[in-house]
Amino acid sequence: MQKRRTPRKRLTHDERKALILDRAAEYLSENGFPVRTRRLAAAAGISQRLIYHFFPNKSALIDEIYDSAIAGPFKAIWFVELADRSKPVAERLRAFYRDYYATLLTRRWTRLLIYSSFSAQNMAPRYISGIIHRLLETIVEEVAAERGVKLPAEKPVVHEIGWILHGAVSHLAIRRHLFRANISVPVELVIDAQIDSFLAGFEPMLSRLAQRSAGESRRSNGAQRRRA
Amino acid sequence: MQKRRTPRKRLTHDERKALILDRAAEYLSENGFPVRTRRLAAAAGISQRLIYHFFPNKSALIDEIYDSAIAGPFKAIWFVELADRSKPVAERLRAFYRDYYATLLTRRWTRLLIYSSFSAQNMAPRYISGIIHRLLETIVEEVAAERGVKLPAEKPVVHEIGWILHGAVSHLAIRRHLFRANISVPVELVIDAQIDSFLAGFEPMLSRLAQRSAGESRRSNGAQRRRA
DNA sequence: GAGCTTACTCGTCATCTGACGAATAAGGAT
DNA sequence: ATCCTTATTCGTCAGATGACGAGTAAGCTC
Repeated sequence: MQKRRTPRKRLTHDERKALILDRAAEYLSENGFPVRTRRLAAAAGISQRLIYHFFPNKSALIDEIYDSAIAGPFKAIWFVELADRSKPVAERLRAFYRDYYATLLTRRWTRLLIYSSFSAQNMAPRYISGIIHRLLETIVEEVAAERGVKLPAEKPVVHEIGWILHGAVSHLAIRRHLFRANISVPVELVIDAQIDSFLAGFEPMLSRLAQRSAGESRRSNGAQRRRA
Repeated sequence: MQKRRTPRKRLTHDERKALILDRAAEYLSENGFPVRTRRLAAAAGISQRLIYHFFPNKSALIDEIYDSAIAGPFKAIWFVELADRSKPVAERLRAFYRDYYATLLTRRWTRLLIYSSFSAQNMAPRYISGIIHRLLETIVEEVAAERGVKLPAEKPVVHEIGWILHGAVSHLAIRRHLFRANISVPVELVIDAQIDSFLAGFEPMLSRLAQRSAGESRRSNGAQRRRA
């Protein structure tokens, strides 16, 4: 016997790399903490050495996981559908957030994004400024357009309005996937309620935030200054 | 020369232990990932060996950090103040969430709680079922009492109502401390707007969720079953 | 079926990590 | 001053970790 190596299917470069990335993303999102190449390899069903055939080092692998697993699954159609004024905005929001929650706010995605926030390659700022801000603007503008109300000129104020709903939905995913909460109320119902609440509170919230549009910009508490 | 040891102030057992816990909590919340006892000791200004004089192993240290830094800072008075019906509930909510955000939703606390969610000793479930659920019930009941409306009998439904506001505020802290977002709108104003939105949407949301009180309990999507 | 590319594994190395035995000295008690 | 408790450090060890040189064979091409 001896010299018995583990038989392994031989895949093409791209197939194997994609497979490693997928298994590694799964492993990373579930286990987290010390990412050990040996365990990662075991989870991917390959030898540890093979990782270094595809990635120069561990950090490069993790970078690729983030790039493919975080920005990837966002659907561009969402922007189109949200801006389709042939339907009432309430209906568009319901359709969007159900899909967003089911498609994007998965266990893997949610955990990876937050996990990355503890590392040097924090993906959240990029994701937020690159995609979410535009999403929030779209949503808030669509509601305002249907109501015939005028929005504050400052983008940060518009974003905060959108965050009220988007933050509530996102936090629902965090509770479920990170805090491991059992959400016993059907999720669609919760999301609908969050949207109802957002829409009903739209004008009151707007007038509260409008008081600032005329006011000054500095009043922040504690450590936050700078930028807009 | 030689045998020159680093001069170090000699503290009492409890003083030193408290100091280590504090520095370690700071280190853990800022750095995260691989918690290395040597770096931790360096951050605390002590030798690595001394950690093992106070804690049997690394995991015991981390457990103590979580216990002291997460459950500790919650103020019991908050329950009393929130239930003080001599003031309008809107005012109570504003006072509470400003204090909650400033006192509890700090950088250290927020990051530690979420960090712990990736480890075996996930603190969030305990914190939520031990404290937050009671908090949510108080808040929702106070609003309902002032409005003279009746709440659904099921606790999970009441919790979801409370989470709409609590989740939005919590997510604000996550954005700030984890995603490193610059919140350029003054935080008090954002919180006020979130409260306005919540209060304005209270009844619509309630009637949306009430439709379930009579309905069935199973309709969940995907992986969630079990418990209530 | 011979040859060749390259996907894949074995074995190994320097370094780091958690843990701890043993020595040292600060500072209170007498 | 002397003693004694114990807070504190030094030095070290076994095991784990990231990285990679060198080899092996799967499966295409001709």
